Amino acid sequence: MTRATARKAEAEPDATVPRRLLSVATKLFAKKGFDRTSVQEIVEAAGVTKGAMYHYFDSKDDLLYEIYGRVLRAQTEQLEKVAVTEAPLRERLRTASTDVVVSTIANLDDNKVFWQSMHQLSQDKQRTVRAERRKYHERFRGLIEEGQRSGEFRADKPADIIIDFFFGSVHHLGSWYRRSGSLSAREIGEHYADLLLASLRPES
Amino acid sequence: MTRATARKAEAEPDATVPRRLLSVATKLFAKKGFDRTSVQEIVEAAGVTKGAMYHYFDSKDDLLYEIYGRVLRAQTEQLEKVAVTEAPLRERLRTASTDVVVSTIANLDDNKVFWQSMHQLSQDKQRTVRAERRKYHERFRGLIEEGQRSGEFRADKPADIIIDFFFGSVHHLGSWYRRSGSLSAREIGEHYADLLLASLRPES
DNA sequence: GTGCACATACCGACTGGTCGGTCCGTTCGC
DNA sequence: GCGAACGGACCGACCAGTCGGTATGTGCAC
Repeated sequence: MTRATARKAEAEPDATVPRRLLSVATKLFAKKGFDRTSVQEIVEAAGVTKGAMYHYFDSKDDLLYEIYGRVLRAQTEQLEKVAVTEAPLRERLRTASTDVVVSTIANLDDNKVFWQSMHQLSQDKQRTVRAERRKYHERFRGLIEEGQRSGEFRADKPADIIIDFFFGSVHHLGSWYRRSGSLSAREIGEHYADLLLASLRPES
Repeated sequence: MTRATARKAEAEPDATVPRRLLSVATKLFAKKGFDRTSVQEIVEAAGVTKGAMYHYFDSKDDLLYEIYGRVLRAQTEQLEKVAVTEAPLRERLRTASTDVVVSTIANLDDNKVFWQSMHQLSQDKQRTVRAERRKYHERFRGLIEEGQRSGEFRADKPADIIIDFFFGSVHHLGSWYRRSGSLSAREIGEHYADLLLASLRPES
């Protein structure tokens, strides 16, 4: 990639061939699943040929792996930004959980692919992805544990369970959310954050 | 199937060929995914040949469809049993939600297959499965709406959202639960039920 | 009680088609 | 003129489903 194309790529995400490949692959994987999408379909949709694809990516697997990387980097970055602010814990958690819902819906295809096709990745790459995801969860869990120590949140439930409970809901958005629904992404995010915080209230 | 084998089949689930096929197929689909599992592998694991499989099932698709049917029938039946008892609403909901977690974990492979391979089904069969699942959710939602009308549960959140929130968590159990973990299925079920009920408490 | 008609329960070689990946060729910017 | 960025024909592997066959009952006529 030359300087010029690199600069252009930042402004227009689909301007370069590798980005366009990633973009159409995500759409196709989300719609038909990884195994049902042939490399031929991907390159045709991107307006190139196999030669181009295998020039930029090692394998079909590699394409999937890059999609995962993109999702994880974006979410981790976003969480980090919120977690370190000076806002009260409750507010930080509320913002973080609303945000993760909103960004999950904004990148619904990436997320569908993530949970539908994760197990098609090679063992090696799967391990890497899982490790990254775990790091993200641990960062999030830190917020909850902080509140449990301070007494703001109920401490009779392991933070792990809370995390799995909440992120289960978030990760399943892809299987039912439709843009045509009556609620906006932000509204759903706020509902979800409310439900999380309500379930964390100490028992009276 | 003769009388004798039919009787035996009730006691020993894997005694007949079709049941054994369903059983090994579930395991293989859960481990490797639908598309990555060849019919040849399935029949070899079941100790029969393709001829046998295509004698009992119309297609590979059909095998998957039967797995879904089994899961849905079991869960609907269980919910119905709890929903109609005379116990207080709060208890009925608690039991129903604990139960669904416990039975999801007890049949973890079925559930993994359900969410990983659902979209590999033919459009037609997918519609049928989704309709059945919707009916189940609606029955469950009925319980929540009942509590919202009576004032037992908070009414400022749509029951739909609560359902999607809770079942998202339940359906994602398959992606993280390991039998080797420190919590039993029942303990997790009780935690989940607690969290659901806590998030439903009216705001004080 | 024995032979016949028919059905159920399988077996396994084979086919038509698909797909990931390779490899050699070509174009073009610098 | 050289390397990066592609094009596209081709290969070997694999796979769902088919189909003609066999073997083991099961009911029934006589």
